[in-house]
Amino acid sequence: MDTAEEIIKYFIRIRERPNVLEEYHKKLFEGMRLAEVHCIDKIGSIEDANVTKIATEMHMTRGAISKICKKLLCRKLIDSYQKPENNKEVYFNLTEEGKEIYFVHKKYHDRAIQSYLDMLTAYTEDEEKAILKFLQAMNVIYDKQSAVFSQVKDKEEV
Amino acid sequence: MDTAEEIIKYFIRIRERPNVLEEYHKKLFEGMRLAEVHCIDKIGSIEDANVTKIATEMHMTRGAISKICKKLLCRKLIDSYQKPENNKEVYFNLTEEGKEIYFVHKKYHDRAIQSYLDMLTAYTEDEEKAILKFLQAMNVIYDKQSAVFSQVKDKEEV
DNA sequence: TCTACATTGTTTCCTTGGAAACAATGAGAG
DNA sequence: CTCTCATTGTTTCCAAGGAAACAATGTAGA
Repeated sequence: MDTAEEIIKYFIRIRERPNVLEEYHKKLFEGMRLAEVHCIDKIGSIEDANVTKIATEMHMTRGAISKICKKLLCRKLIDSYQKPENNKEVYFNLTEEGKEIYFVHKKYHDRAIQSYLDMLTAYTEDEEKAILKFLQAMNVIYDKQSAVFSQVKDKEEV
Repeated sequence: MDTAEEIIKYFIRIRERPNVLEEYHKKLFEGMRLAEVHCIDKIGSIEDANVTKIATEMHMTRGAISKICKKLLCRKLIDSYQKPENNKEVYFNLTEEGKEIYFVHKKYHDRAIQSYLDMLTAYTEDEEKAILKFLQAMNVIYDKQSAVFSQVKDKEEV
């Protein structure tokens, strides 16, 4: 197996790895579902977060996010508010309790990012450039595949 | 943002991308769920595939795979068989109809792999080595996180 | 050999999340 | 201004899959 083939092999392995890790600790820590913590994270970081924006960022449907936010509201982890000039859109804020979870999550997240950065110090600038170029290229390929998929879907809907 | 940080950004983006693509065409083509096609692929490629082996490879529970195989058996896409020396384990084979799906899937899969390989021809051998080293290192980090997660889980079960 | 334990596959119960229909509101064209 | 269409958020319905209990079988140690 040459280097290119091995790259593909490891790349696919990474894609296939379940999400179980990285953030899952917090599910255990606070008895919350991964998606709920993730949602809190988005509400904490997006300006005037609403259902639609969160759904887009989390690659989930508005329906799913709507349900999660409802749950978070019940548990008083978030608050909702509206703007005087718009009666349709509903925005979310973290409550004090929500912020606690936000920061615990952030701590773990930052720690994970740092471990990646530490690992990357072993590479030269040229190597880093190559890695980055590769990752960007893979994203472009996925975008293209996504576009093809959308076309197929559109045809079906006709 | 320096190169290392950008690498992490794109890496996370790739991890977060939904699976929607790459194989999803076939769901449309043959009216089958992604996991079902994936399962057929494993049965076609694993020697004496059984529920446990498939579950491990697909990062799913035995229960889930058991149900999928039951469905595939009903639809006559796979056959089951046993060995004389073991009354417990049940193995699966593809039927002729199952093999058709297997090869259609394989065609798309190989085409995707080829597009990755084509993209990689633009890199020097040294660059490829760096990319590979990075992907392997990321896998190691994930393994470590996995191990930590298992420990936490074990503690809970006590 | 017999007994405890491990492993396999299955089933039941439950939660998550998608699809899609819906109501409410906003925006834009005439 | 009004009508149409787009957008937002919600809800209902349903399927997929995990957790866990279970039965059946295999295995290893006394």
